[in-house]
Order: sequence, then C-alpha cells, then structure tokens
Amino acid sequence: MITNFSEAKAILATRSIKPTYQRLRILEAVSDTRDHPTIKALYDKLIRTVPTLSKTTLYSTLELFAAKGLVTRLSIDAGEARYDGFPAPHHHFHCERCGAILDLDIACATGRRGEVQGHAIKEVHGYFKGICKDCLSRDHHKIPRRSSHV
Amino acid sequence: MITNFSEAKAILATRSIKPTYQRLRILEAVSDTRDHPTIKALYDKLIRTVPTLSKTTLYSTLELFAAKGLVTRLSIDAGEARYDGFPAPHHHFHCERCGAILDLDIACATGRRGEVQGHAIKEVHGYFKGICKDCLSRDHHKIPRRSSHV
DNA sequence: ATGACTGCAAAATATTTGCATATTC
DNA sequence: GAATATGCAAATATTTTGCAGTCAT
Repeated sequence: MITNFSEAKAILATRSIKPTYQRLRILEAVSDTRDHPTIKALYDKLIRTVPTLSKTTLYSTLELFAAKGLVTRLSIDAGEARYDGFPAPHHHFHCERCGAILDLDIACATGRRGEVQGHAIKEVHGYFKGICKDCLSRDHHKIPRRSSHV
Repeated sequence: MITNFSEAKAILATRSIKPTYQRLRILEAVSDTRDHPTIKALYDKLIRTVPTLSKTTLYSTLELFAAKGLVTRLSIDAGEARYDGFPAPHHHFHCERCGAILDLDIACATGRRGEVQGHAIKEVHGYFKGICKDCLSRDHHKIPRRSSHV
C-alpha cells in the first residue's frame, strides 16, 4: 500500500515510467485497496480530487502499469476489467451471488514461471467461483428453492 | 465432440434443457472445436446454416449452457467472453502475441471442489499468459528490440 | 523544439432488454 | 393451449481511436 507521493514516484522509477500527476494518483488509488476495482470505480473515486481526469487516461495508464507489471488486470467477469494493485502473486475467489472478488491465500502455481509445454509463461492466473463465506451464512436462514425445468 | 443430433439431444436431456433446433446447433458448434470461440465467431459460423439465428439467442443459450455446466465461459481477455465446450476440467494458456487460447494438460487444482477458506467452490479456473510455442519459434529469426523509456 | 501525456468527443465493440412472434410439449 | 424460446430493434455498457492542446525536458 502506497502512502505518499515520493513512495509512488520511487515505484514508477523502478519501471522507467515517467511520474506524472495522473499516474501517481492512479497508482495510489489502485494500490490503496484490496477490492479489485473496475475502471468505473477508480474513475468515480479519483474524479473527486482529480477533476480533469479522463477515462482515456485511466485506460491507458492502467494498461501501461499492467504491461510493466505494477498492477494485474483481472478478467473474471467477462465484459468488465478489474485491476489488482497488490504486488505479491495470489489467486482470487469470485462470489456468484454478491459479486465480490476476494484474495485467496493458496499457493498453487502462483509463482510458476518459465516454460510449460513449450510455451513461455509470464503470468499465472487462478480463480475460484462459488458462494462466499458471508453469503453462505446469510443462507442459513433461508429455504433453498428447487430449480425449475427450462 | 458431438457428431449428431440424437447425441446432442441426449446431452441436453441430462440437464433438463428443452432441445430446440437452435440449442442443438449451438451445442454442436461449441463442442465441435477446441479453439474457445467468441460469440462473434460462433455467430459467423452458425449464421451460414441457421440464417435466422440472432445474437440474443446465442447469448442466452450459452449463458444457459454455462449455468447447467455444459460449457465453460472463459474470461481471459476482458471485454470479450469465450466459450469452451470441452467437458473435462482443464487449464488454459493465452498467447499475448497471437491471441490464441490453448488447452493445457496440467493437473493443478483443476478438479478441486468443496470448500476453500470458508467459501463454497463451484468452479476452478486457471490460465497462464505468455508467448506460445509457435510464436517463440518465429522469434528465432528476429533481433529483439530494447524497450523504450516511457 | 521535440516527444510524450492528457482529455474530449466520436467510433467501435460487446452485452442486455423489451416485446411481438413462433415453437415445443 | 400454456409455457417457453426466438429474433428483431433499441438501449446500455465497455473499450478504443483520432486529434488537438498541454506539459516536460
């Protein structure tokens, strides 16, 4: 988690990315949360304090960060990208009911790199889908319905 | 791979899905390939022999199949869903250069079900990103460029 | 002055929805 | 015949592109 501009500048420097104001603020915003925000969520959050920010800049900046390995672009729901600013490799859980994306602390293949079946591996993505802990506990008070014939 | 209508009908019957003509043809098309087609690819392929097919039907049918476990919806590129009609659990490799999505034959967690860290798991998705075997061999004749300062 | 970054608007692409018609059992 | 599926068109959502203006070196 990035707490100030000089830290953010240092991080950008490690990837040879020019530290513009927008980039610093975007890096700060995506690193400041573990909820894997969408473009829309980041925009809504940043526009309050960066009033001129355009979505074009958000898209291009996050693409740049992803290419440089500063953030990870998650494709869990098709149709809407989410970004993960937490640096350590980890897997994800997607709750089908409430839509949350949670970090999982399991080791399977997260760090695997190099070569697999002849292909050069740069990134490993793993995610699990189902019903999250919180939604499960809410279910304890409900009677499940039978699925209808389609 | 599904080779005829009675086989497709039998498969739909196992999930209590009414066997309409469109559903049979869509199941056949998505099961007949290992290249993880997009909606667009399926539409372009099917429209030749099912001239009245609408994309609405394709979307709703594939969503139905995915909910019933007949196909898997892949979210590897955000922005465009792909569908996998191959029934056995397996992971995927996505080539950043040519865009291909290939099946991988590795066992890691593919069959894992049940409970992880309190959440109920229904599906496990894993994919690797990098440069595929074919693109790597094409690279043997090229001189790599230095990346520019951004 | 040059090259790179930003932001607005428009375009392109992907997905969902409303509703009338057609089909299945 | 009742319930469901289909398909067209329109609406919505997401992402990309073109280009003019701005900023940094």
